[in-house]
Amino acid sequence: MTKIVFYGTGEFAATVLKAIANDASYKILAVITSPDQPIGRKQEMQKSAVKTFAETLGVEILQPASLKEFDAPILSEADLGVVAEYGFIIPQRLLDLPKHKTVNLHGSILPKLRGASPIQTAIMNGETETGVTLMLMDAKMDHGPIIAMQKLSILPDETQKELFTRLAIVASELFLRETPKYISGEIIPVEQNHDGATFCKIFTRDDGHVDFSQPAQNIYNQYRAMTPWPGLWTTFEGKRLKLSVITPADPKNLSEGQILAQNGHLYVGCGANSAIEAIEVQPEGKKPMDAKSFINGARNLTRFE
RNA sequence: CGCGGGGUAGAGCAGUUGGCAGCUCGUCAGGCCCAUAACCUGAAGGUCGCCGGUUCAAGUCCGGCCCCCGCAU
Repeated sequence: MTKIVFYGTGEFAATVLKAIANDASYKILAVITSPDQPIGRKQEMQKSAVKTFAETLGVEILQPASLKEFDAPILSEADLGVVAEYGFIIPQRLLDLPKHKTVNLHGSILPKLRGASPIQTAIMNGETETGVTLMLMDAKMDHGPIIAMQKLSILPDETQKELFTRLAIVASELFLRETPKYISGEIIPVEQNHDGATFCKIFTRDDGHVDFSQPAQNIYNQYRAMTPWPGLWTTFEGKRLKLSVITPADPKNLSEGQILAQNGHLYVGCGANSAIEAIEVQPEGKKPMDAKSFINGARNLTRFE
């Protein structure tokens, strides 16, 4: 029986936590997750996906706003700390408390794509392969020695949400398969090749803004990486317009950003004489609508900015 | 009271200084055509989100309420 303290926040982390909790050879002592956040127009407090699941386990849930002064005696009782998509930097002194230290499940093939958005960035960069790395944590971000990794192909039309879901399952399997070997000493973590490291940043709303001078495939990659959040958007007649569903299209000989409405289809010109088709859009203040409806209601369809 | 957009026919929209409620599409019927998502003709379909007020007259002006959405995370 391996006693675990789990750090995590989102759906990816919740999936991993669920897999560990359902395995009889592990016992969850406590779950550390980010504090509830006010969200939405009404500023309702929302708890993390991890907290929602942890509540069903009946284990201790800790939600420190900062880890600088944080101290959890229960960490010293644990055999292993497990981190997945937690969102905070964890001080070395906490990482070292569990008997076998603390491991991290990271959504890339390290040392590539260290940082906060490995899964989205892999899609954005047009990669065809990514994976999950199980590693021992150290003081630097995604820098510690590697225990194991598993690769996974990225499908051509896959969005962030779909890839997240598949990688979470891979991460769960990887953890359950390899962790016992690490604890038993069968696997000795191997230092990363730090010279090969690449990094990724946190995405913001602005990262969903389309640049129509880019070729269609780049825009499609951006769309897949940003869906469902922060979403791909442009501006039309001075207002924000979300491109909620798009697909690459045959070239239509359009200038960059120029709109073509043809037989109920909505095409937009991109860089290098390429084009995308917008299948569903959402004007600011409106519900999402199909391209045909948008065309019917628009008075002066010219171009997207 | 965080900021902002909006609720008008099945869908998306317009409606100017209050004066018979319109457009594009869809639906139905008929026509044209080898044929069609194309074209022509015609038809059905709206208590203009809800309640109250002003007015001879309110989608439009005033007050209140409900609902949807964008930003901010």
